[in-house]
Amino acid sequence: MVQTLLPETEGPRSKRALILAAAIESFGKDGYEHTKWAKIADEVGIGQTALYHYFESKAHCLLTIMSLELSRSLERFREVTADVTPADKALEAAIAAAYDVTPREVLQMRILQSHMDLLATPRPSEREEAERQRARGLVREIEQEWTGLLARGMKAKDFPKRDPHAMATLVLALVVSVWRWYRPGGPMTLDDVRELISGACLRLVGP
Amino acid sequence: MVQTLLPETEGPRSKRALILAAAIESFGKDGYEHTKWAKIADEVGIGQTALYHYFESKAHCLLTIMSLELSRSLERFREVTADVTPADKALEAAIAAAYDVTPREVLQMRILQSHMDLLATPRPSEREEAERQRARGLVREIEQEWTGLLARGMKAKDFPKRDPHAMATLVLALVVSVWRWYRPGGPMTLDDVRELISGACLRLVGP
DNA sequence: GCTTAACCTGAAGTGAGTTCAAATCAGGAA
DNA sequence: TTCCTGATTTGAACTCACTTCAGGTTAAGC
Repeated sequence: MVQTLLPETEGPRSKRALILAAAIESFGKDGYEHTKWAKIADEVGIGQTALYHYFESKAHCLLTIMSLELSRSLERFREVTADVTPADKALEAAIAAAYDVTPREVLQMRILQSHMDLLATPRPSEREEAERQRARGLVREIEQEWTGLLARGMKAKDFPKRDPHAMATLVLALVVSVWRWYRPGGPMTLDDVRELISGACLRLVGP
Repeated sequence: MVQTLLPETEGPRSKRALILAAAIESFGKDGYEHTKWAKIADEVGIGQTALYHYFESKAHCLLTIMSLELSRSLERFREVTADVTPADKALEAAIAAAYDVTPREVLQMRILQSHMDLLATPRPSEREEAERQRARGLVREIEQEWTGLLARGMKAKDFPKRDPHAMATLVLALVVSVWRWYRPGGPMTLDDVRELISGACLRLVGP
């Protein structure tokens, strides 16, 4: 549950993973602006100031969460689409993977979705800016992956020929738009969502 | 230029419209969190405190901008789709209207898009909460309009029969997703956008 | 010209996020 | 064991936007 949040070299008594877990929970459920940074410290059982040992700022923590989820999504996309043909099968696999997520990952996608615009403008401090650039790079890579998938499909005549980058933008928009309204326990299950979006995207890129 | 921002009964020396104009400019270009409330006061040529004569808070101003744009969008949708048949023509008209906007309205759409999640949670003060409810109501009305359009189209066999509400959500997601990346003077014109999204939506709701 | 409400202001208050200087703790070297 | 070092933590103080307060100015309309 917590191990997945251990990214680099961590001391054995590091609370970094706990902080990330608590932050994902609060940022995702109550919203980033609405959650007090001090509350995260309370939940982890440390003073507010100790947070700054792990993250340069509240925003830096947010950016880290975003990078983490982008990285995971990219890797998963590559796993499930590698060597899959025809392209419509690969597209379906990518979409299925997008909705094959844990409750925590749902929260992370919601956080990501809600704060994409943060990636547009430079950050004041060096560490934050570095994390922003990392996230931007991952976004670009993900866009390239979807574009590549569609381009391959067009070349192989699985899809009609159109601007693959524009189409990737639209497909991606549809796929991520879900996180705006999806709620666990709501009227639609993730499987319903997969079916809905899968059909929609195939029609979108189809004839 | 400014008259369109005069909503209700305004004294002749009211600076409300000027404040809204300056806020739309800054919130849209620099982002809401990133723009200092005091800077708006400077630009309008009043002290910071005078802002509170017109808006209860920075957030109240933001909510007002959102309601204003939602209201405009809804009215415009109704204008251009009234009595238009067949449904695919009405759909095209609605999409064309969505991208027939002034530069200021582009900014307002960007603001709206970036802060939709603000409408999800209650506001602390009464006036803010009232504005939030107004915005929520308008969102619901807009969703109902698109749903209605699609439902009519399905009934008339212009579109294949599917869940009209789900399809409306997807079409709307596609239409508004544009404001995340569209920039005036960028590689695509609004006319290019209209064509791209129009085609995409027709395929989405089609067979 | 006077009244009244609209409009405006400087000074002070608030609260979340952040910085600082210093203390504690745990694991490895001597 | 004892000492050393870096990781971890802390309380107190600071900053900066946003906001409130208590009262002053202005102009529209009678």
